[in-house]
Amino acid sequence: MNEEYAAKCLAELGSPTRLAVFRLLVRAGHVGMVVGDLQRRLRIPASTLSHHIARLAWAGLVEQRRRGRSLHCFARTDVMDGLVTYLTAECCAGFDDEKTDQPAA
Amino acid sequence: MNEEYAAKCLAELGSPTRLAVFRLLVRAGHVGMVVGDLQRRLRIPASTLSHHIARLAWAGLVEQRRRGRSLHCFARTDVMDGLVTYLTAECCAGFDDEKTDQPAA
DNA sequence: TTTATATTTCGATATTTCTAGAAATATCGT
DNA sequence: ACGATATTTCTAGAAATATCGAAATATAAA
Repeated sequence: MNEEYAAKCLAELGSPTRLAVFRLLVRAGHVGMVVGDLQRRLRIPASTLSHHIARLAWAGLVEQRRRGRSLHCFARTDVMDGLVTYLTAECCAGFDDEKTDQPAA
Repeated sequence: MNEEYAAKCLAELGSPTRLAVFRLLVRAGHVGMVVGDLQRRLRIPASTLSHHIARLAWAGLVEQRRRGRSLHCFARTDVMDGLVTYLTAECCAGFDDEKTDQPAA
């Protein structure tokens, strides 16, 4: 995970619809969900949903595998874990003055 | 932190420029950085930078306080912590089959 | 009170993104 | 081959966003 890729993932997750899709897929675990499931769940037109899933897949956050007529979608939780690790290391506290202050000066 | 606000924060952090601003501010801790510091560091026009800082502030991720002619900027690491906690709980593994599987079935 | 500094607001343009209907594609069952 | 199902691609208008120069604002210093 680097800054550029982190920004890409954040941007793709930063849409209410896409975040909802991703959450549903995370909860579905490695069983995944087919696009139609997601559509019935989210009540949005197929083309719109397809667009959002494509963006998540483009960012590497979602994987799709065709099985018969259906496309199974899975959340790449390993990528998400990498993102969270990156954010924790680079964007959370830890550069605070407790660290940089001279102790007992 | 709820889904809607999480999406907002993610969207605002999902710009390379804004993520860079936020990282710099995190590293600056509670000392913060003035806008001019950020500008010299990132080499982008003042108006563009101002726009991005305003968005981060609008999302609550950055706080600004005027001191004299300068505007000091601070990263709201507490908000960031909340976001990371949310992502960990809602978007990372944990709904996986290790959990839902029958143990020793 | 004039001048310098720091930053924002305005305005204009270029680009991206969102949304969703219509058409196309892929796969299956018959 | 045909019809049904599942999903994507195409297309386009509307809305949002990015960029940056110029002008405006706020504060301090001389």
